[in-house]
Amino acid sequence: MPKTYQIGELARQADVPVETVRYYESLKLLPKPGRAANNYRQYTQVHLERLSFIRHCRSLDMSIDEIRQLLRVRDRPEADCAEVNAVLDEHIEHVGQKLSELQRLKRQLIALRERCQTASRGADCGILAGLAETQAIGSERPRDGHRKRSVHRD
Amino acid sequence: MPKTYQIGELARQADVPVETVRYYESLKLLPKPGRAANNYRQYTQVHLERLSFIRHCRSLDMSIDEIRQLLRVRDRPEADCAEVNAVLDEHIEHVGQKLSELQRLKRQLIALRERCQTASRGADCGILAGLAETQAIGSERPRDGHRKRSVHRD
DNA sequence: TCACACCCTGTAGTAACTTCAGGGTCAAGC
DNA sequence: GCTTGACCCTGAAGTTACTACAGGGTGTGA
Repeated sequence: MPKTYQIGELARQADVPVETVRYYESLKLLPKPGRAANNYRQYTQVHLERLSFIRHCRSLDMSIDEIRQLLRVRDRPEADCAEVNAVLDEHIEHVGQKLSELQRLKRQLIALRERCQTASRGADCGILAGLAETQAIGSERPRDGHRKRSVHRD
Repeated sequence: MPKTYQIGELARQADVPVETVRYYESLKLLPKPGRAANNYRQYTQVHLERLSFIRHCRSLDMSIDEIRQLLRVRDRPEADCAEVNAVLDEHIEHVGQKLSELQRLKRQLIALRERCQTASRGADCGILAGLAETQAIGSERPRDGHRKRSVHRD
């Protein structure tokens, strides 16, 4: 008999909260495990590996939908992995975009911060004045590239 | 009589969707405007300036709660603006943290991507193999500093 | 009178979880 | 036998900052 795990042990091994495991099951990322006589979930090594895979992808900030695509390839090993490359390339680009957005943002914030070095009266605060100016300081508005679509539950 | 705006015009001037204006009202970021005989909202220049302030803060990726703090200072101009500085400093640090997290992330993704340059069979794909490894590649897990608390609606 | 653009309220959906309420199960200790 | 505590269960609601939608009213030009 292969070793089985209760949800708590599985969760510890994969370093995930227990609720998240159940959540992934509801999203069908994890297959429904067997149940013991007391209705507790019974997981196997296969579940643990799949869960680790998912968490690793999440730690790389992939969306659930991206992970779904990777799992699909993973589930039929004969298929070629061009799709994997595509997912990853796209994801790398998203991250790159976000990165430059954040860099711009930080420059703006620092410029703003320099307008009030002393704790002066609010009325004279250069920061509040700067924020009130209708023109944004370094300007353009990017706001949220990389939106994703619905995550269906049962 | 000072000029008044309907919600649509206010929204155009501040470059915000109309729904967002109503949403801000529900959060009490914007005071309730007067109403015309037909029950349409009637905004003034004061509303426009406050809305622009809010949008500018949002374009700097501040949270609603952070903006609330800034508005509080803005609403009593006699108060000193040390709080403004604090909010901004903290925000700058959050952004800086997120930035280095993303940089680390991108490095990891690129390293991963190099494991499969050719469209090989999924079974041999270095990327899938890499993602299956329990040890994260560059590792540590940061995941979400900078969490914020509830935004109360009416 | 019609189309059409605008306005209203209230509710639900988005991403990826987390938290909570209200239970059942099981082993150890008294 | 009973309690305590750690574990498990389900289902629903909360988190952030909106966005979208349903189902209506208002105002203006042709």
